[in-house]
Amino acid sequence: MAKNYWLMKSEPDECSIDDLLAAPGRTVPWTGVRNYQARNFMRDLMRPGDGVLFYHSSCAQPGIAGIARVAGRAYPDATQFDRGSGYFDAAATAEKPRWFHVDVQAVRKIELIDLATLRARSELADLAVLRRGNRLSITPVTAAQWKFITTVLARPAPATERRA
DNA sequence: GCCAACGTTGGC
DNA sequence: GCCAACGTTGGC
Repeated sequence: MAKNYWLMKSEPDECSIDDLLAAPGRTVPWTGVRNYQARNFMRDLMRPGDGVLFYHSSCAQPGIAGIARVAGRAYPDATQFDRGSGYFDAAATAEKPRWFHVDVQAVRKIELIDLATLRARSELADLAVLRRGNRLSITPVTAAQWKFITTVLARPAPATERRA
């Protein structure tokens, strides 16, 4: 089966590309998704090795901050069973879990590709994350969009991080 | 803080 | 099953 490509939003306050790179195995479980469309992408369509554009959202500098990959098939999200968690879901049971997620592994950090840069390229006119009012935290990326972003726009991140 | 978009909820 | 109200997202 051909590889699929995705854009996954993360708030850098929660998990930035630096956090992902620093995580054990450069991998984090993508817990806490509580949107059916995003869940279905992870549960039904994501395969190990799928490409991920790691996007920083709800922050001073939104944009694509790194390249990652899907590390494995989806499995039930443990936070749905945890009464102490903000992601607890009383309707979910171990027999019938409602929420699933994959693990995401960092590949490399890149120089931030900001929204103005993305919007300026006609090749990305249909990129889902650029659509007005887009709120979906996981969106599909076409092979052509992936190739353009990773080979034309992506630049290696500077070795040292400048603090704003 | 504003506001557009849109998913979810709940009364009927 | 309709649909208005509400809540959340997220760029600006």
